[in-house]
Amino acid sequence: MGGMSASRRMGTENTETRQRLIELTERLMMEEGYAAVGIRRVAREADVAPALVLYYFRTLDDLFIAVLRRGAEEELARQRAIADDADPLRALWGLAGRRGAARITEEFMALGNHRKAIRAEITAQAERYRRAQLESLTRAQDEGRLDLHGATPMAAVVISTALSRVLVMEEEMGLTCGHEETRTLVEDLLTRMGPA
Amino acid sequence: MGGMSASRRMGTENTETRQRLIELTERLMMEEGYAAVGIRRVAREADVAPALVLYYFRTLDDLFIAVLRRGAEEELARQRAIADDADPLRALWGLAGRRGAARITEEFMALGNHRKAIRAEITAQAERYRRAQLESLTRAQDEGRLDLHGATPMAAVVISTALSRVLVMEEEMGLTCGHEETRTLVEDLLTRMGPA
DNA sequence: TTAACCGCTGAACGAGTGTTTAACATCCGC
DNA sequence: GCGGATGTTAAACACTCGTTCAGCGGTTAA
Repeated sequence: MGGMSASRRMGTENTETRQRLIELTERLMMEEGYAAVGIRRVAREADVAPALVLYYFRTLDDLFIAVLRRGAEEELARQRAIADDADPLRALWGLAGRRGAARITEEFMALGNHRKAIRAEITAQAERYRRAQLESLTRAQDEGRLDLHGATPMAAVVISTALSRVLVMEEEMGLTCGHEETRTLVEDLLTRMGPA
Repeated sequence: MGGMSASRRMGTENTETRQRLIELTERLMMEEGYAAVGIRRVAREADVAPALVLYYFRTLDDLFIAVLRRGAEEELARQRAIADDADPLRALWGLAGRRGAARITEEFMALGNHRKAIRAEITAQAERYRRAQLESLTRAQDEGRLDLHGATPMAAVVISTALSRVLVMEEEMGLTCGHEETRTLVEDLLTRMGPA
């Protein structure tokens, strides 16, 4: 055909198969790491020809980005919801500490470290998260459900998400040294900062 | 020879080449990630036959573990040294926040997530670190160079290393949202806990 | 001088990878 | 019933990878 040379026939957005491939890739990343994900591997797992994966995602990076975007929407909704929680900071701590979330975040960070297209997407999503979390805590503070004792809401966001994530990551590796003392301290802080 | 079947001829410990391969692998992990490391890739980089890498390291995992062990000794020495620092907690914060250290730790964690031989080695080393750090802070506390305001030294170790590491990792990705507020808060805490 | 050892290599095996191209099968609108 | 779009595939290209094995050239010790 006389069109642009960069065009190859591609699948539509909302196919069931396309969705299946995304979910399957996400699972694979969590269970075996991003290095285990490949066109052929995903295709084999989905019981489908390798070419079909490229039919829906043109390139491997596109597949990764699709996985990233899909998770981002759900996650953002969860983070907006904590604004209405009775104890928003504790809710935030809990959100960042889910195994699944921590695991896939770790994989994407490692992946992003040497694939700039993906890195850009990650930072963009992460900044959306952070803004939503900040807004949640700020509102909670205004409404008296949160007393940070002088710390800024932004610092609370960064510290609680970072720390919570590291703890579950370490625990999943079997490294629990010092966690008990840390969790005790955090629990104490959360209580002091929570609603009266 | 009538020996055990599992024996293959192998190189000695303290060769110059062996050392070169280890250093080169470490650099490769930091610059391109663990996924870029492979027998052939390392060999090509060192301008050496692939078989030679296996001559020194029998398997790829052995190579990774050699890299891990080499770095561990240096790192442990550094962590013991902070016991004599005038402001040990700030020194600990600085140690965990070196780009190189954070970067290679991240790669090893991702690697360890689905290679149990390596995971075991990582957790073993990490626990050695933590014990050394704990001892440093405890001594500093006894000698009045540190006032944790009721927090345990162990919690201080876990929190400061985890947080410092996450911050540099994020910054290296280009995600700096909220870091300024966080660093301000940490700086304030470090000052309040430091020597009088 | 001979024998053992040591650092190192070339070639090969079997399997994995991303990507392209042409084509088959099935549906839907006309 | 026909034409075109859509979902899907097999086959091939041109790599990469880990691992094994036999063997080279040089040093060292008997």
